[in-house]
Amino acid sequence: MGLRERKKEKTRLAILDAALDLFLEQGYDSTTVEQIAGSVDISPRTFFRYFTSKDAVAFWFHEHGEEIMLEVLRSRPAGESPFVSMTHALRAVLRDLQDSTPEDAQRFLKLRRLLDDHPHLVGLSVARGAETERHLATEIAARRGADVTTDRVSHLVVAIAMSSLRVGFECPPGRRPELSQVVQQMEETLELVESMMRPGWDTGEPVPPADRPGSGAA
Amino acid sequence: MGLRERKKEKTRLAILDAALDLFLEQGYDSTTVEQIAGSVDISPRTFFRYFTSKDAVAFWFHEHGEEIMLEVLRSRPAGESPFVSMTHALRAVLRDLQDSTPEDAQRFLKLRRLLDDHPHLVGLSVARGAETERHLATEIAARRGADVTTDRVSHLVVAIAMSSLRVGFECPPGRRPELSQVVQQMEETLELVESMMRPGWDTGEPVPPADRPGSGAA
DNA sequence: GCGACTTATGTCACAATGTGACACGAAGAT
DNA sequence: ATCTTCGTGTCACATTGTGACATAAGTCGC
Repeated sequence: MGLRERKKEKTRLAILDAALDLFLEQGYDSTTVEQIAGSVDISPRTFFRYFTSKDAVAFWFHEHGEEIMLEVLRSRPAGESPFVSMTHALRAVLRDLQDSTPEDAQRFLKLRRLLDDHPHLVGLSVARGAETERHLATEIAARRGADVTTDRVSHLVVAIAMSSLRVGFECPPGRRPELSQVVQQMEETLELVESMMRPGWDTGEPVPPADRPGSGAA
Repeated sequence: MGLRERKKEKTRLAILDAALDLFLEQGYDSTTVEQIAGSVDISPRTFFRYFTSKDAVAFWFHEHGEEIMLEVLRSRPAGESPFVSMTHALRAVLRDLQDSTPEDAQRFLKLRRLLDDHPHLVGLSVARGAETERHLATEIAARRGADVTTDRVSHLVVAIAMSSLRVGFECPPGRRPELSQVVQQMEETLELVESMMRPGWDTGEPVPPADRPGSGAA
């Protein structure tokens, strides 16, 4: 890897760290791009060359996770049921998280605290997740041999899987958990979701009708 | 209702309609607040007094739906299982949609097309939905007699219910469905989700462990 | 090492979103 | 009729985000 790319990566991380610290110190809204840029001695214009927006700082983890999940998804055996494939993808993200360097772990925890303090950002992260969900759904639909534009099961598989990750990510306000605790909580939530689903729910096999409330007897 | 409030409501709807039409005509990004304001003869400043942001135009439906759902949720009998309560809340939104005036129906369909054409807005809607999900989860947790900050089942109940609504909302690109078709599709998706869940999954009863893939045999 | 190229950065200019402050005029109350 | 309330317009302003261009640093072939 050349000097250029190393420098770029260094700058990127410097911006990321500076931004996270400033956000946590003085709040997200009160922190301007100018401040962030100033604290790493770059021009505001350059900030936007590294992050497409101020919000994008909070997406960094999502984008990384999406790459991993898509990669894992494509590597799973063809016959595997979609949700099982998704759980493997999710657990790959969790493993990557656990194996990350102490620096990255710190960044992750800072990001978690930031999202804790600023629900608005959770929303934006989720919004970013919607994009991710479409990519994943496309992949899943392909595996199911279905058309992603019409096959609702594919979308639901992804939506439910991502929900478990998102719910597991949250913590009681004020908590400052260790990385391993967060990972464990995400793992537990995933297991909880797995146990909630009816066997074979994601394979498109006909399932016995459940007793539904408002549907017929309104 | 006084003249003032009637005027206000009229202005609000005028802005909404003008914004939706402009967005659909020339794209969301290419449409400025100045244009919207101009086309209903108000100052841009006044636009922001009716809608907190340009994005907020796309949230109008979400906010309406959230009110309905919270209201229904609070009116459900105490013993009812959380997810069943949520399905009633969701179906109340669907009923309200079907019973809406032709004008509101048009607005809804325009909004749907807008979200179809601009995935970015779907994201923002979902972001707004994250806010909604927290409110609903609080209500659900109260019904379960659980602490919303720790009870993951509450969050999952809401997340899964909202997922079904969101997935049912989507259409193949380019489709221009009737209102009733969209509603029917949402209803079908909800039924699909109901059939996917293991009976009693939302009541916190211990469930038999399912055969999970990566958990023990990694 | 030298020259030609690629590319990251800074500067400048600018559009657009969003907000606070203040003044004016119409709606509403007594 | 008068006083109060409140919606609106105007002005000023901060902030985010982008395009264009110049410059300097990194990269590659010789």
